[in-house]
Amino acid sequence: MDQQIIPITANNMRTACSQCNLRELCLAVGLEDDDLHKLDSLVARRKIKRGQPLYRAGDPFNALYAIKIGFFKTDILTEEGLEQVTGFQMAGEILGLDGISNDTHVCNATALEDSEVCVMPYDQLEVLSHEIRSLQREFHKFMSREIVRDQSLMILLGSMRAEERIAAFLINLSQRMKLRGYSSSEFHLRMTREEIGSYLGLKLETVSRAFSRFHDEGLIGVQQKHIRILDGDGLRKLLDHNNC
Amino acid sequence: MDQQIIPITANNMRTACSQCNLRELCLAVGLEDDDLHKLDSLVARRKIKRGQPLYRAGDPFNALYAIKIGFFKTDILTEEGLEQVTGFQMAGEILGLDGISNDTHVCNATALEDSEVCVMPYDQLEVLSHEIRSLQREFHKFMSREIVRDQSLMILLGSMRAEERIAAFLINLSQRMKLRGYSSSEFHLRMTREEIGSYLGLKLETVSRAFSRFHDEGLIGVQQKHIRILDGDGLRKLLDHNNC
DNA sequence: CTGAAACTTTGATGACGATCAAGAGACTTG
DNA sequence: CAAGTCTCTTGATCGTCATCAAAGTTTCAG
Repeated sequence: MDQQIIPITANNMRTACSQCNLRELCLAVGLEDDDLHKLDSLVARRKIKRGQPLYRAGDPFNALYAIKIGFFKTDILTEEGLEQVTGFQMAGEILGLDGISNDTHVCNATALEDSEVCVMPYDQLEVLSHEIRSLQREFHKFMSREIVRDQSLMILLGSMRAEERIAAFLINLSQRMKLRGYSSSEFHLRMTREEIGSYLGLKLETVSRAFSRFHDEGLIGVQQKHIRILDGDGLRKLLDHNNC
Repeated sequence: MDQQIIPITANNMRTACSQCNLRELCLAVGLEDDDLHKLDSLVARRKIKRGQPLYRAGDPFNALYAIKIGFFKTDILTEEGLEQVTGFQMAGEILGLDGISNDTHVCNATALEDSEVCVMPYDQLEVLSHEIRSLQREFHKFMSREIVRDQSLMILLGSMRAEERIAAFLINLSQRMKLRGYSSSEFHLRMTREEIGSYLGLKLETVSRAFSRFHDEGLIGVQQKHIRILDGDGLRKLLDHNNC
């Protein structure tokens, strides 16, 4: 575990916030150069192999994590032993916000591909955001955004039907890929059908069937985990139209 | 609108944070006397009549609200015109956190009974939380707690069946009443069956049927909106047991 | 290269909750 | 207090998605 942690030194400055190509997505948004360097000084890097946990439910909380490279899922094990996925996170997104409330992580965060995160010790982050007003601002916005995100998911789970949920899921993924400079029309799913289903409150068979259906209708191309969006508007129509 | 706003003066100091019986539930948790007075100085009060909005989706965001007296719901109108309730809030809870992300409220907050809130202008709160470390801490914890709360709701919506959801809802309400010094076994629902259903991802008929069923089984007493919890353990068993 | 394990697809059946419908209480509001 | 509206309850039917099952595909270890 120790050797996974790479402090940022003159040698790997490239990977520091001030040089990071994700800084416009991450907590570093809008920071001045001076302040960026201060943020650099508290960030360490850590690699996580596919399938490995970044943290687990019950672990003491002491840092937030910004995803530098890779893809994660967060999930919770219910008392009955069922896994429920609460989110999928990609580069630039922040993991661990749920831990602040109780100084303990409430969910598991697991890498779905070989990944790398920026470790931001929370006590230091608090000190720094106390010092840098715009960091404090941005931090609050990140937490608020997480709340808003969770609420959209609540709406999805509370009022959409299976195919609507899956269309919404694909559109959301596609948008986030685009925001990161990847193709929005063609990408690899990093998660299984079962994980998608768990996230959307559906069974894996239902996810599979919806994919097949969308495929037959020419909306998407599916080859295992490789997805092509062939008719984005068609997918979007599924959301508006069905409930009228 | 103006006459609803009551600045805190020497005359109504009773209602200031430093004198508030809810301060252990609210943002004021753990503040020293000095700091409490600083918080007092930025708080104004506002009364909201039953059925009236505290704010609406789309309104510019400029303050957070701590509920002093009363009961609220938050909801979102989906594009198709469907209302989805995202939460019910009672005394000591904070409203408006979703607005920070975009300087705009994303949901409506509506009083379900005649209510009174403490208005905390956000820019001033940011300044003050910059000054008072423990206020910053507490503020972050409140946001994180909101995230955790939303995640439990996601689990409820994603993996529980109708009767489990409703049992969980009643237990949750009961606990929150208790925390505020009210009876945990007997209370009035301030919301309609339809609002409960919307919150839980169910139709009003399903809520009604579940109440009747719980009633028949001796778990609860129901007379319209008046609820008595007769067998809390029985209700809790519904949660664990059904999924084994 | 081979076998096992994990993941995916597809079909058949069934259960849960939605929907439709009607009637009975409850609260406004004049 | 009466008329009207909202809210709740209960019954009957239907549709969506879960469940059960089996076969196909991909991945990975040895």
